[in-house]
Amino acid sequence: MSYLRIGDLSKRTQVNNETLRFYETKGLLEEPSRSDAGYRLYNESVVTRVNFIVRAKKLGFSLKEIMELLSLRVDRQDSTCGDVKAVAEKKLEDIEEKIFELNRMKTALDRITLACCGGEESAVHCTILNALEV
Amino acid sequence: MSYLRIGDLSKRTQVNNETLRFYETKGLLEEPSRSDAGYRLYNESVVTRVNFIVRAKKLGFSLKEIMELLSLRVDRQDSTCGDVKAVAEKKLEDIEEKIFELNRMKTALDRITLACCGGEESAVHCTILNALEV
DNA sequence: CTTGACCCTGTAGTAAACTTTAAGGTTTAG
DNA sequence: CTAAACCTTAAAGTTTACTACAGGGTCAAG
Repeated sequence: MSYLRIGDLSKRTQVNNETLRFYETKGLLEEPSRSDAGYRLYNESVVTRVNFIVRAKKLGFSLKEIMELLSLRVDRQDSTCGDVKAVAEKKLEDIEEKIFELNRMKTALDRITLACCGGEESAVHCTILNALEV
Repeated sequence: MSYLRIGDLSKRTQVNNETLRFYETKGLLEEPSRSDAGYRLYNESVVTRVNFIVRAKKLGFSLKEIMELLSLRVDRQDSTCGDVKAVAEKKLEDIEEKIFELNRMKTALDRITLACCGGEESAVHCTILNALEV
């Protein structure tokens, strides 16, 4: 099990060095161990963590919210199972709302691609807003 | 059918005046008609448009992407049905990927709230990353 | 006929999330 | 052993998306 240097982690995750260091200052990534020369040495598990951050960002979560998601854990001294459950359930609500809205949008886009491209005179109604309203 | 002034639109959508004017400069909202005094006069349909912008933003779409979604329409001179279909299908892919990722995250959170809070010794594994990996 | 709640434009300021630059030290391939 | 390709920190700059401010005009109620 060899360590990854920041450049290796960057290549593996497609997130650049500066951004990785930036995430460290923001607390999204733990401070890794260092080589004698002071180089950051990451272990494999950080790849998963960085990939999670990237995916969550694409879903519209802010770095602060991602922090909250990442720090959801039952094994910390300062949080009980109940605390974790409460936070997780709040996040679940957010996620379910996002899924609901995305499905609405998906339906609208489906309508545009499938229905609106049929006739000639119906084309005037073919905007995402019109498709959403139905 | 009376017109809405910017303050009315702001109250209806919970988006403040400055932001509405900002969206106008960015092309997300069309330039509305004006009163003799130069006040913006919106019609009802703008409410839907603003609400769409707000929802799309929560889903992680940038203003530029929202522009693309809003300008998807078959009735413009410069776009054919095929163009619209191509753009809509690209957006559909984005949306389906988002839904997929959200479902993954939802499953992970469900695991945290339901499974992990059972026993005592299993608690060390109860992070979102561990829950996602399974 | 004035006071307060609106509206206007233009410009400047802010916060989040990077991204670049400067000025250096380290590692590795030839 | 040296040159390219790494790495370090600290600080400044950029982009996106607002948000506030300055300095003014409009309008309806009392």
